[in-house]
Amino acid sequence: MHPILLVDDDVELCQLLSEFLELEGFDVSAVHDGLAALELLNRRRFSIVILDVMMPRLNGFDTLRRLREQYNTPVLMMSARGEEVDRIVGLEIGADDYLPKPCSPRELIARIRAMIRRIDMEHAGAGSSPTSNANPQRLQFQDLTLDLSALNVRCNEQPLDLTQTELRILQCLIEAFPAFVTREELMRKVLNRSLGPFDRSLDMHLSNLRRKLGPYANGTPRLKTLRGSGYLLLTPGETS
Amino acid sequence: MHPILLVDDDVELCQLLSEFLELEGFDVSAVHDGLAALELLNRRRFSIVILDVMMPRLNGFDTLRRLREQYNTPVLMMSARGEEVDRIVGLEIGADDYLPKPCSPRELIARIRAMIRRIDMEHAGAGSSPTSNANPQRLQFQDLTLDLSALNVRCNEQPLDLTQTELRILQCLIEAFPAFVTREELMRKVLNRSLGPFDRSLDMHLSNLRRKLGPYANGTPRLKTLRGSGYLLLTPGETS
DNA sequence: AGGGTGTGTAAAGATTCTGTAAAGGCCAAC
DNA sequence: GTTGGCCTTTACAGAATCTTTACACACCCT
Repeated sequence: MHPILLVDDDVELCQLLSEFLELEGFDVSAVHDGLAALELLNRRRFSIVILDVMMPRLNGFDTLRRLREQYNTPVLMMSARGEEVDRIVGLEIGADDYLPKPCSPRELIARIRAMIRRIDMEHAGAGSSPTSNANPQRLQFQDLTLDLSALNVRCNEQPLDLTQTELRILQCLIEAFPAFVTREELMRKVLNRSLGPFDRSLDMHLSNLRRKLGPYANGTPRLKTLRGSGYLLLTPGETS
Repeated sequence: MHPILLVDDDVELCQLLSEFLELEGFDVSAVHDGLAALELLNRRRFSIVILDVMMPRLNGFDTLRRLREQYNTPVLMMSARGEEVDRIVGLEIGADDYLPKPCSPRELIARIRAMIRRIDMEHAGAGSSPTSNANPQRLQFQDLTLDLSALNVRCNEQPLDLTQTELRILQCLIEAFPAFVTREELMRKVLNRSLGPFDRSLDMHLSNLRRKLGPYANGTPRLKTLRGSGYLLLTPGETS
């Protein structure tokens, strides 16, 4: 379930909130000052951080600033000082939401859920893991199965002998489907550099990939080139 | 800059907010009821939607529900009815934030910025796909469906083989509807240059686009030229 | 009606982008 | 050192797209 980091110096309140959040199915860790929060973030990933403003050692704003230098975990700030300026400052320096302190637990839950839903949306299907990109070991697309841990690909159980580069290109295309992928993007993600003016390397890899994959059983080509834009996988039904 | 859709039946308030948001560098479109909002979303992409709850024709909650069936655009709800239950319901059915109505414009801006920042983060960061299946970039106009993430256009499910230039022209026209678009504007947005004295390139692209689209089923032409002014999409009912 | 201007479009030309073969280079394994 | 696999570069060809040219027509004004 979603791990939540609760940061508030009020131990009693933490206790209360933790219980409540756990009832709602979250996995709550609580710490009571900013430094402890940063330290814990170093070691674990959280789906969301709930951050009080007034705390000893390192206050909420400074904690948030340091946190944002390194992570983009969603942060919900909470404070008894619910003044407008505080809210604005909090939001400006990187909070995703800001609630005045005596707040309804139900509303808190609703806002947490909304934030998590947003993250999941953006990761579209990448599963419900904390912000980081959790790669599945297996990818499938039509009759292709690619096993990322073993670096091999099969097409209808027939093993295909792809190089690592070709495999990664294929992976990018599959992950993007049904959207297209830019050449520039492929260069960055696969070859790890930018596309120079006379660099035909990518074309070669694509050419080789196409040859090794071959067309679908019904003759449809596997991938379509969008001249000037990029490449796109096709499904066997498409007219090409 | 970021396009924002403002949905509120209070025309005066819309006016005020629009000006304010535009000062902050946003590109604001305002409509005054839910159905109009859904209709406009069909034709244009927005970075964020600001949605009032109490509206004629279709209230904010229902609008949000219908919106969420199709899009995952961030939504900030706003309501004079700032009761806790309302906030919770709004957040539950898909709002990303919820503000009570007499709200500080500065806070509104801060929250909008926070939401946009979140989206940008997710897009730039570990996200494995640029605008993938999570967010089907679809525009619709009559029987035309144009899918920006796969760069294809369908007319009654029939795929049309358009050039990117042609597609972008079409996109401009759809987004502008029911207003017309200047030649100069098309040149800038599509061909990325200014219209020279002997440049007939745009005419050719328009000609090709017209030919590929063909007329409506009932014979009405798809687009009308306003001599000396520009071009305009037609609906099948219009006399042309 | 007639000239001027703006627009539609066919055809030809120019340009840019892409596919692929072949050759060269790099590196790790043997 | 040699071999083999893989990545990159070179070179060329072909294709898709964009632009220009040319001419016809429609519209507006006088």
